[in-house]
Amino acid sequence: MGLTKTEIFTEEQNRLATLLKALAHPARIAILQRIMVVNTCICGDLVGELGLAQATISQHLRELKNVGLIQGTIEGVSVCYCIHPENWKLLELHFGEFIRTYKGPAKCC
Amino acid sequence: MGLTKTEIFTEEQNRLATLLKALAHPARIAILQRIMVVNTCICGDLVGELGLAQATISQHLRELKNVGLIQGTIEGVSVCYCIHPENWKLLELHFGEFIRTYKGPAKCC
DNA sequence: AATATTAATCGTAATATTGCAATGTAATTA
DNA sequence: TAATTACATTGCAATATTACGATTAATATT
Repeated sequence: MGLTKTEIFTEEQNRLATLLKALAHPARIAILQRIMVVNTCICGDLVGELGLAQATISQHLRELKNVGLIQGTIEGVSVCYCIHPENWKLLELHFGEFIRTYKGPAKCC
Repeated sequence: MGLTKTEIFTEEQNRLATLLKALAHPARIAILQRIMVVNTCICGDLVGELGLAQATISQHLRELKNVGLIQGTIEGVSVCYCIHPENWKLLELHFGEFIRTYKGPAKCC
């Protein structure tokens, strides 16, 4: 196999898993951190910052864009990427709900 | 290739990515939600709840245990799984720091 | 002791991911 | 118009993931 059985899970579970999967790579974490720090949107300097090839960075950016975590605007020759405000907030909300479902250790284990 | 270049990223980036990867599957989200709700630790009823084979559930549990998000205690024939309190809190903390690095839309894009 | 129950592990098939060189595309500059 | 710049896309090769049947290991029950 190798194919996730998405049909047996809820929309919310699948959506959260998809977003977390997009975050689940150190390069994409690094890319997002850089985008957040360099508030004025960055473009190609990521290739210089991280030690990955241009094609690889481009692929990671596409993945982040596909799930809606970032957005890109064409600025002449270069492309300006930045966080997608609404989706970012939604992720913060839903992940927060998920992780705070845990109310401390129960009487077991 | 197919091999993440972990050596070019920081400890924190790699650790967060590893934890998020463990969460980045609907089955594992569902498993964790169930463990959190059924506060008294559950064991094999996961196989009945989710529509996945026993071997598959067992594999997902191992992944969650490997990254330290859950812990398992042998209770006679069955095994009792529950959230790993400290690591769960650490994830909440570090993810929170990460996602709250974003301070709203800047003047660009 | 024989059998049943619970869960881990192994082996395998199908598919996905990671990374890069090479190439393509579109806007900019010379 | 030709060359350049900035990214995207394509096409691999290497490796990882997902799922499950079959088997194994360990404890419980009869």
